[in-house]
Amino acid sequence: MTNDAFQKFKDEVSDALRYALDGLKVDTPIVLDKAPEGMGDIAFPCFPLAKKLRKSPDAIAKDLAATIVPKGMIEKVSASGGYVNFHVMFDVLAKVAIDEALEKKDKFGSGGKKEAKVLLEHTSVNPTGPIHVGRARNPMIGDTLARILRLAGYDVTTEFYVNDMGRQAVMMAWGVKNLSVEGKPERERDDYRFVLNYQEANKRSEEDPSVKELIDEMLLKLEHGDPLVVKDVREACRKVLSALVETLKTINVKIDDFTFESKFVENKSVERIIAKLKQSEHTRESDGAYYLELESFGISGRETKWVFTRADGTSVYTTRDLAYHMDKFARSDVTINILGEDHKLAMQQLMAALSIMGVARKPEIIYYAFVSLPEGKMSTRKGIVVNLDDLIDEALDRAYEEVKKRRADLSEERMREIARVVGIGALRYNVVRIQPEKQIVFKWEDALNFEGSSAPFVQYAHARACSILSKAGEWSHEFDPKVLQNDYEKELAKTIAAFPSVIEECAGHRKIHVLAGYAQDLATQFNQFYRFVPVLKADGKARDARLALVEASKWALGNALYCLGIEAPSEM
RNA sequence: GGGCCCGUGGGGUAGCUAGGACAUCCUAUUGGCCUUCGAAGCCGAAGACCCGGGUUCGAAUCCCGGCGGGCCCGCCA
Repeated sequence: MTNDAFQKFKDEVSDALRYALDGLKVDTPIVLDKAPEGMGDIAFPCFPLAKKLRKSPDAIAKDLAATIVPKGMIEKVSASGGYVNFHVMFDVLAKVAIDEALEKKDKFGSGGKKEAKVLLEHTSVNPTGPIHVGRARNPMIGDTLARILRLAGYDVTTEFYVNDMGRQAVMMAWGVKNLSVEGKPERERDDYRFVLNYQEANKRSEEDPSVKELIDEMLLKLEHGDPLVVKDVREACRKVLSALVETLKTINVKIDDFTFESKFVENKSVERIIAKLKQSEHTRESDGAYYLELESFGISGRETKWVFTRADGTSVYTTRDLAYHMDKFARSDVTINILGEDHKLAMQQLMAALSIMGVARKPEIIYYAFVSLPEGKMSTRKGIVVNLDDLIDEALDRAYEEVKKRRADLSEERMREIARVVGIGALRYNVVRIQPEKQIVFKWEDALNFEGSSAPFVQYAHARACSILSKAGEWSHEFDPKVLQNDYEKELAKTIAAFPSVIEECAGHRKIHVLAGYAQDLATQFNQFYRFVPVLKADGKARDARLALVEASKWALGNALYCLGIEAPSEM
């Protein structure tokens, strides 16, 4: 089963505590803390027990510490300030973890195979123009989570839901067909070309009621499956979509499947859902439209009703999304959505509708706050945006300047390649390192940070490890962990040993920023080790053991970066 | 009018679900380290839990009330 050495240690500590607590005849959940530096590796706080046992926490800790006999991976048990502190048997931990890393290589960190099939929907931006940085958090979060879940052992499919049904898609298709736009697109690509038609169509429709009528008419035809209209809209969407895929590819995001919203109108599943909802006791009718009264479902505000079918019998966005969710449920065990916080209410309505229909499944949702500009919110329709492509270009340019400063010895081609890996890495890291729900204001200098808490910092540690290994020549993998004796070696080995647990935690809680923090810690540990502990100049057994530690570091760093969607160069 | 999210050193950020030992890390400021494996690095200094109550032996963490910022309340998507 698991070769996760750190987890094994934690399990042994829990077992020992459980046994000791049974002896004291108390039942309490075992919550383990990380011990402060120099106090051991894992701590058990005894404060909650004080009342039950009517003794001071410190006395309880001392009693427990005296009762527990160190064995297995527990080297020492001590009591201090109301905590029982457990020290890990370092030799065993280091040996198991490093062997595991050297053996599993780019699979190091992987957990046991999970049975659950995960369907992860992310990005799903309207295909009416280029991706702007306000929404760029979505693919980065989604892709990173997918990579983490895969390493953890889940079977994951990522999916982009294409909005080819709504007003905005029609608006664009109408603009593409009927307007010739003056002015050059920013880039020679369909997303940049068509967004001009889209913006112009919006403008005309606002100014001229007859244009609005034409678009309304087209929308109605689309909803009723008029083949010509369907073809025009879908074609325009597909073209923009394939341009978006190009952009996503440059930031190492690949999406497995694309599902078109129109599919659920075509295959009548939306119709069936509408029929079913109409039968609910929560349903009301108003001028031919039907809505659910959702006040009793905790929805509040000016309006607590949710219209699910219009007076003309057509569906609305969330109703079609409901059909899509039913489809996703049928294809997966766990469905996860990455969504902007503006979708919260719609999702609440969707969840309520699921309950009303008697569906037990619910999607898991990760909401992210918008990236805004110092001057305000971004908008494709209004053309107030920083496009992701521009951010990428800027990242590449700035990274190139940095590479040129340091590595003038390399060929032009090689410098460009390193600049790409470093620049894209910096972009992704800076988005993914912070909790999705925190709003961020876009600033160039923050988005393109190459020092400190950044991708290049972690990549640099990886490159250093590779550099040592390439100079090492022959060495024996049969190392003796006992020779790893100083604190730099020990702390580094312990951090490496924690990697599988970190992956498990990130996957289980769907928390990707924790991995970014771990990568930063690991790189710091490695850099300290690198500074203070000579590897190539060490002798015999120490050299072998340190080389093993360096190689294990390389895999842990590289795999952490891979999960973050960041490439790990061997030189930079 | 109502709902949800966020508020931690000058700036950014972790910790908050399961309250506990001197609150994490980065940046900017400041003082050091390239004659030993790559200075995109390392070592040191200074600096923070929005405000007010409450619960508790103990609150950044839980509860109530404010204040500030964001998102939302469409027969749009």
